[in-house]
Amino acid sequence: MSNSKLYKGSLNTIILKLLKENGKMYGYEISQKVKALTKGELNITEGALYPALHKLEAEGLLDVEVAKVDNRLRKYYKLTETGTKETVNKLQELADYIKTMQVLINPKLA
Amino acid sequence: MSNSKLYKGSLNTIILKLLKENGKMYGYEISQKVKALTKGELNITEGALYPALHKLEAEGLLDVEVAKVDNRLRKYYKLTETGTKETVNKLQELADYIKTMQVLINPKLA
DNA sequence: ATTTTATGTATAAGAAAATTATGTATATTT
DNA sequence: AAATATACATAATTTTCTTATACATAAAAT
Repeated sequence: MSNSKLYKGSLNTIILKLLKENGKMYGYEISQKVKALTKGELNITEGALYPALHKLEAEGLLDVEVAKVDNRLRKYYKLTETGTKETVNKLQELADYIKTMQVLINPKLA
Repeated sequence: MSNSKLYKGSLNTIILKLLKENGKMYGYEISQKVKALTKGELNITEGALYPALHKLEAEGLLDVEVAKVDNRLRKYYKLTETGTKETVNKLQELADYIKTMQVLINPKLA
């Protein structure tokens, strides 16, 4: 991830949400999708992305499936059952975070 | 800070915004204000708060003024001119971040 | 009276999550 | 032939936080 320090902590949520939307994706595809959706504003770096995917897999939230396309390796990730549940939690947390920040930034809403 | 990993990176923005609203505040006051505004949801820990204040001061964004009230020490912080400008930037960054996340989480908005 | 809670600041050790810099390899475009 | 795109990976470092500890005074509770 790059650009803003504010993105810290939200990478896992982004990954899980994209996998929920799209069924299965591989790492490079995720980074390109994020770049496209944000019109280039948000670039996930490999140094952040791949360790994050490995950790989510180790935690049992993702399943991996290796494929060879055009003689190049791809690792497709998809949500496990646990991962699907955790995605719901993470999205709720993000919604709560945004609400909280809006209260702090715009006290009239408090 | 405590509660959610998502808050990482937003502490400085919170501090600057509160100082912009309230003119001058001391550390303990900031932590209590945040707790009140968020109805106890967000507790800024001293281990995060004081180093952050020191760093903002070192960067020239805050001025400090020591006072003694009821025989206890207080350090009042207020925005410098540079700090005021940086506050505007940080708030814009936060607004952009929220917009970006909403696009990623709700792709229909893209 | 004494203990606990609240007020007030500070720092050190460690963990988490990113950036930056490399490294490897193949395919496509210029 | 060289540069760019595709595709994954990891190590070193930095940033930012949590947890734990430390000191000190005031107010509230037992």
